[in-house]
Amino acid sequence: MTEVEKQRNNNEKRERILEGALKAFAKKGFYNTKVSEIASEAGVADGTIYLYFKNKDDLLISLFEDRMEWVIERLQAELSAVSGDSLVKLRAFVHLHFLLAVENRDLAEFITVELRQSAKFVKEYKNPKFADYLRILQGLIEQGQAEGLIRAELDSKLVSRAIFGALDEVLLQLTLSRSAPGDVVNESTQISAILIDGLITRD
Amino acid sequence: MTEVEKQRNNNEKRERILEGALKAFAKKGFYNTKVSEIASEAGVADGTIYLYFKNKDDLLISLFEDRMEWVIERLQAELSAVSGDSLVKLRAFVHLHFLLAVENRDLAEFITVELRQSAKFVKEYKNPKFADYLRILQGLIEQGQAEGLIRAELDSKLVSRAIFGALDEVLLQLTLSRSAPGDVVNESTQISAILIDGLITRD
Amino acid sequence: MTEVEKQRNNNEKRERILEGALKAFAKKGFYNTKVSEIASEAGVADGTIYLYFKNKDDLLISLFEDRMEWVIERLQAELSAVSGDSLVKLRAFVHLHFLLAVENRDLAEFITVELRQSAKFVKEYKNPKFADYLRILQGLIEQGQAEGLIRAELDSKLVSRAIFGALDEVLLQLTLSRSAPGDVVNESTQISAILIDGLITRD
Amino acid sequence: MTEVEKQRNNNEKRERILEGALKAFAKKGFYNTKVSEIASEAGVADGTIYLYFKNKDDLLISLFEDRMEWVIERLQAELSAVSGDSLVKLRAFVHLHFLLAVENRDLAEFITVELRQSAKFVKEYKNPKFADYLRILQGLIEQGQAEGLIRAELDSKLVSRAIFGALDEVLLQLTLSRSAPGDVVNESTQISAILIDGLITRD
DNA sequence: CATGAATGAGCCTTCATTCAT
DNA sequence: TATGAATGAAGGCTCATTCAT
Repeated sequence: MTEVEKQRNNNEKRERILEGALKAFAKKGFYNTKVSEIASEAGVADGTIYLYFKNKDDLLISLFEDRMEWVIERLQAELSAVSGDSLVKLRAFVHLHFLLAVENRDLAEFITVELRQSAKFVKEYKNPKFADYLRILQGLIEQGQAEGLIRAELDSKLVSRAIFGALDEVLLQLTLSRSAPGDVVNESTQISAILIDGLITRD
Repeated sequence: MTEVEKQRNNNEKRERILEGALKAFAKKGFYNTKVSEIASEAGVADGTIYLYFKNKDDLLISLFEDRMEWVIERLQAELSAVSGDSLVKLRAFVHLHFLLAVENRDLAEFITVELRQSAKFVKEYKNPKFADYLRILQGLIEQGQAEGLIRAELDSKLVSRAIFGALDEVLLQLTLSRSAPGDVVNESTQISAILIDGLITRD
Repeated sequence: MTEVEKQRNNNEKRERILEGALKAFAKKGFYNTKVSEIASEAGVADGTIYLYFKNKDDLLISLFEDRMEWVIERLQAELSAVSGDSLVKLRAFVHLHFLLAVENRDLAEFITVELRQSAKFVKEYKNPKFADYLRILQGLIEQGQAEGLIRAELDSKLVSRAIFGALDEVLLQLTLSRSAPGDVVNESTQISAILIDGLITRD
Repeated sequence: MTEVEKQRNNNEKRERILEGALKAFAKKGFYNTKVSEIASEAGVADGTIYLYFKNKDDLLISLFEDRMEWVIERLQAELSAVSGDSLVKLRAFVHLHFLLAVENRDLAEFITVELRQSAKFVKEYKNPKFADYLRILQGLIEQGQAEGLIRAELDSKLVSRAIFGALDEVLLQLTLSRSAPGDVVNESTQISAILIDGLITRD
């Protein structure tokens, strides 16, 4: 096996472990998942996990890092393909958020449920990748304000938090009820409508 | 000791345990909190907890039930004192949500972080009290739609979820950063503004 | 159960664990002994051990402390009953050393084999009780020097070490071969003969 | 590579592993030393160790065998160069014991601490090389008895044990305190003085 | 022969829960 | 009811050993 092949093999094993962890965490939650279950899911021995991750906490953190990075890359790639003003992009963002979640059910379940715990209780972990995600959203808001399309008096940080919260909670419900992914377009449209135009009736 | 005094004594002890659990869960999370820590916080023996609660899961559920019930009562009392149309009430709801959280910091930390886990992993628990809370919000939306103030085409259930999500996420950030409670008015106002009027600039 | 009885009960349990550990360590050595084996030997549950000792290391250290203390007490009691000059006392010391070992076979096996390891590798443990033991011996030497019976030019600390080493090694052989305890008098006498006649001042 | 070179290469690798093990065992003890640490110290892969030794126990035993053999060779070489009666040789033996230890600090630390454990717990290992070492000492005693210089009534086996114990314990203290090797002459002289003057026949 | 990634048996320790008092 | 000492199942992690390359 050449060095290149070895590296690929290693990455494949690491990825298998991450995928096994994702599946297990999504189904039973971090604290209810045994390391041995992850190993079994990944098709490796228990000890092998510790060749790639320092401990169970590190596995959780690495999973966040890795998957959020992937999400952000996809999001930015798709967003950059969207032409239009910031409102158009915001609608696209909302849509993509749901779309990615529906396409990656385990990931969505994992993040909606575990993100908060880990942010608070996994020691010294500040979840920088999640911050990056929020920053993209915040960037869109600020772009809208610069374009004069979004009200300048709003705190862009607060707004991005609120939007993420709305999306996240709706998604949580979606994953909990394990409803068909068909409604996503409807839900995405409605959320965008509320956010952009508000709840009130216009004449 | 009369029967009445006994009952009160029991309720007091039960309440002490719940309060201890709340404090501990808020600080360290459900899974990182030991039953013995709760007992110590409550000033009772470890075994005593099992006279009032079936097990640790039951304690978590009971805490949700009890505190959500209290929240709902306060919310309904305050809301019923608000005169005005549904939009006024919605603004009041948002404001009260934040206010209650700021006044009950531990409770807010507990709910924002533990609600999702418990909903998903504590077996067979559907969190009916939280459903009640959402239903109040949903009721306000539907009232607004009936009054013609809120767009009829919106799914009231979806909307209430989204609103709760927005509030919850902002609150989470607030409690995580342990910022001063002074900004709550500002935050509440901004969130209401977005929800009701939307993000876009009006002329 | 009264407080006094409780205390006694606790001490009994602690003692049972120490005795179980002693037996197990003597037979298989510290590193080859499982905590569960100690528990089983002591007739308690595994977890019970951790109510009385911080961890396995602490159990080892506590065992040293406790048993050495007992040995020192017995030694001092017996020595104080010996009337005669320092050479008589030294002979008594040697004799007692062997006698105690023969009467407490497990203890002897434990100390001869584990003392060195623990002194070196159990972190930050300086084995003060063993130092006390050596100091008694050193005291006898110095008394002999003061009385003019033992050569003044000898380093009392070095001498006490050497004597202890001689006794300890002979004892080790004794316990390893599990020979009958009958020879102890002979061995003790020979060792004393070698030591004493080498120590005395010449005219 | 010729057969001879191969053999030398193998022996060199085997020796490197032994040396690595010695260093590691001296510093952390047998049970606290990982095979991987030995491999790293020796500059070989973990698996390589198992090409030269059956397992970790075998490595320990082989280390004893190898180093004791070397010690015995040196000792005998030096002793055979000593001319004089058995008492002169005994003094030389004591001196050499300390000298070798000071010149091979790791070896001294290793033997003083690990010899007893291994003798007792490494299954079915009787440490023949150590027995050889003792036999040299015993031979000197018996020679002295034959020459009429050492009291005939003493058990030469017991005496050799006692002498070894005295030397070993003093050495242990020396290595534990990591004192300067300068005192060795003094210590050696004192120990010899005690031992010899106690052993000789009186006129 | 040499490598070192992979294995998985094994063990210390924790902690929710029980129960004799 | 209340206690808290005792329990023992369970799980994270280590590390000696193996084996495909």
